[in-house]
Amino acid sequence: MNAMPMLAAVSAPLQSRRPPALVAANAGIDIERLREHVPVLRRKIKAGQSVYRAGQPFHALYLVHVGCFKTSELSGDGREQVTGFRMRGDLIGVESIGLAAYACDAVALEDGEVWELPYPPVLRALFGLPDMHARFTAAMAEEIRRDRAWMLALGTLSAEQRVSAFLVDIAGRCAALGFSDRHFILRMSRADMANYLALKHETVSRALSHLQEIGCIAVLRREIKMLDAERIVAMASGCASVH
Amino acid sequence: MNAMPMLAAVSAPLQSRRPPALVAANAGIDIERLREHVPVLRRKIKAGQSVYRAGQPFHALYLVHVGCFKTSELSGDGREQVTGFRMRGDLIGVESIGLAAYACDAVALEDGEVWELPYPPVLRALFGLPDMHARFTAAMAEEIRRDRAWMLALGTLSAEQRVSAFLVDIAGRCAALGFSDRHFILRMSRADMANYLALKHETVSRALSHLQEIGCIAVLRREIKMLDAERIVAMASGCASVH
DNA sequence: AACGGTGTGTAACGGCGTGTAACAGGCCCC
DNA sequence: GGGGCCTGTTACACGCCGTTACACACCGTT
Repeated sequence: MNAMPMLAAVSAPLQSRRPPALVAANAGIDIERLREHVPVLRRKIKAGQSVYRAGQPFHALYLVHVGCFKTSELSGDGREQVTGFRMRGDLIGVESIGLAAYACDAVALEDGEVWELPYPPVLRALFGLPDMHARFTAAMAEEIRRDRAWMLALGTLSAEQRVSAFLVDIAGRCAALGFSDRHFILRMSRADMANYLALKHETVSRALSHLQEIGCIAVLRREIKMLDAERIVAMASGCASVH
Repeated sequence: MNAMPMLAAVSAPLQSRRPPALVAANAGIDIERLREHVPVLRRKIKAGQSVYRAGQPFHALYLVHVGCFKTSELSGDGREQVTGFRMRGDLIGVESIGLAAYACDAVALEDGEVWELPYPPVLRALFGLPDMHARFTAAMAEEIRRDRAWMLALGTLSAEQRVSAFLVDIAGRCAALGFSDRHFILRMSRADMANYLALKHETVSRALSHLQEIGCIAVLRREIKMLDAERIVAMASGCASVH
């Protein structure tokens, strides 16, 4: 009942290839170029600590450099909704632009590092560089499209399909970062996944178990190995010819 | 079993107060000011017709002037997800910025009119005006926050709570437009509402019937009268002391 | 008036996902 | 090593909501 042997190769560090130059994943915002014009503070964040919290004065955007972070929306009465997981190259804080305070929480899932981009100087610098403003706008549009794609998945897919879609999404982002898209480590807990997918953590567990049972994936706690990626993609796309 | 008498007053047209100046609801984008600098085409749309469809070449943003529109995300295999309802002052098309083609559909729910803002000239004009670029960015951030708020509601609320939250949202937007927030007409079908809320139209029917049964609202087809707005807000906020 | 199509309301049934619980394993601290 | 805590897995009963079906109101057309 244990997938240990199948996952033996996964235990090795995933950083087999050198990560690509740090460019915001959402659009072609070249931070290296930006750094020539504005001061960029490197800030280390420990697992569980927050980059910012809802209600704190908004003063900077952050670019994820190392680690994985979750952003979560909070309601007045204690409800929480994870709105996304941010990895290397992702820009966080854009949702709070135009406000006096951050609108959501950003918490580190593991030890990591973000680059702090103080908002007024950075935005002015961005706007001064050719093309940068358009790229920044495009990055925000991409953020909207991400959310909309999530809505489509959440509104139309079943529990198991959502989990499949989530795995496909993570795999794609790992590939974009130069990692393997066939075996990777989920940086978030089952509870965080479940919250993001609008499910309960038991349901996520069951779905992963079932995907393993039918031979699509191999699971060992947070390690995932895609055995039949094609079928997972098919399931995530709604073509549920399951079992 | 019919709410007719309660809704007698609602039959009168809702345009009791003069609508406010047309300013994009999401941020302070002053279109009147913009019109002095760029050509704005007024385009009439009949009920059921689309402003744009996914896949068509992206060439313009649209500002809703009259009517109500729905935007919906489409998947390759026929799934559809309504991502929002757009009313007077709302800007649509921003999600497609940076793409060659529109990423979603925008369909009129009733006869209406949009102002077409050809993308390259308008954006350049926007960026030339002081503060406009920042406001435009803020409008996009607001769009992201709307989506995130929807995620929070969809991920954490039950069917009836979602319907309540939807009514509260619509009421708030009606109020912002100078209409009554106590009685209004839903411009969309039960099916569109249901899709937006990730429910089935029967469930929406049930929820509305129940809300009427417990005295929170009066319903006559698409006409809604808020009888106990406070309780509806409470339900929409998760404090479900229903029945 | 008769007709069909669309949108809506109601009811019964059943299934997916939830709630609850118990248990196993890993990790930290004592 | 032992205890406590957290995470993850599995089992089982329940309930919300989806599914299906049907009836009705409304509208334009014939």
